[in-house]
Amino acid sequence: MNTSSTPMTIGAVARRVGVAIDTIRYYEREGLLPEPLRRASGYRSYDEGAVRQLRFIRRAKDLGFTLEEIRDLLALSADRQRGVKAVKKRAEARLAAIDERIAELSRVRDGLEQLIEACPGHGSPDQCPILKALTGQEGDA
Amino acid sequence: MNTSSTPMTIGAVARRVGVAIDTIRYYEREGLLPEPLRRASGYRSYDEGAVRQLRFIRRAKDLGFTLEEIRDLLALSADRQRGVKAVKKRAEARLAAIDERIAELSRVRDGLEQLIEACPGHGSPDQCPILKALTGQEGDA
DNA sequence: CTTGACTCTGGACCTTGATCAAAGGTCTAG
DNA sequence: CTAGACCTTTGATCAAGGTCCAGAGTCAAG
Repeated sequence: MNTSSTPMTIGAVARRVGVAIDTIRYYEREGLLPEPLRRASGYRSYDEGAVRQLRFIRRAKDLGFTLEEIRDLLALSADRQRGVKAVKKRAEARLAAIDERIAELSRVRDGLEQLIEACPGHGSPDQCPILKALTGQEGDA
Repeated sequence: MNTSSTPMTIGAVARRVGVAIDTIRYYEREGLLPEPLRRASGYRSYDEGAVRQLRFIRRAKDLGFTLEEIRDLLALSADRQRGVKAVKKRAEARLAAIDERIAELSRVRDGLEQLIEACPGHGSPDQCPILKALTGQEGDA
């Protein structure tokens, strides 16, 4: 583990994380990334920590967290001074939120699976439970 | 066919289905609803079929289909015989996507839970595994 | 030094899925 | 007939999450 922060330009960070330069600046504006150091020229200068944080944001986003939620998640680390207790509580709240999201998705999932299982995959549309369920199955057409 | 379509105004349809009038017109513009008949005055005139189709759209949306996917589904269901098979395939793809998302969320959930369990809830921030993971000190969230 | 790639700021613009507003026409009950 | 609800259109606006551009400065290689 090399913790030495070789400074990088925004473009280098973008390539490493696989995100657009504009997106990095956008995250900075939105408070998801801290303002980086600047070279004398004004160029942003990033280190490994920025890469890690950006990857964290991306992973969280891919999991369906909104940027606002991610900002909140990141704020946990800024809470260092306010104590481990608060951090743990917020993490627990986040866990509950994730559980809720999973439960909701599972409900949809099961409903959809039942429809698929009941569908022969051929024949008349009138026999397709997916279409019937979606159209409200009230008799007639 | 005695589905004697008692003609309805857009407002009546909106109330019955529980969507905004603007949303109905929006769906029409987007090709999700066929252009309805018009009265001499220009008022849109809907029948039960429109109510069913609108409900179809809403349910599909609740299942996580995008409006574009729904437009596609509607086109398929209109294509009688061939539609059933394709509809089932679409539904299966949707199910797979949902399963993937649930799996991802579950992984994160378990990771977060482990962090919470490992956190004493007090003491030095340096001992808090949650903070360590979020700041990317070494871990992975 | 020159060139070409890179970065800066700021602001305009995009997509999705709506939602609202303005200005006016229509419909229905009393 | 008239009020008030309802409908029409066009076009603007919203929120999220970016994406792109112009014009200008910077950097590294040759």
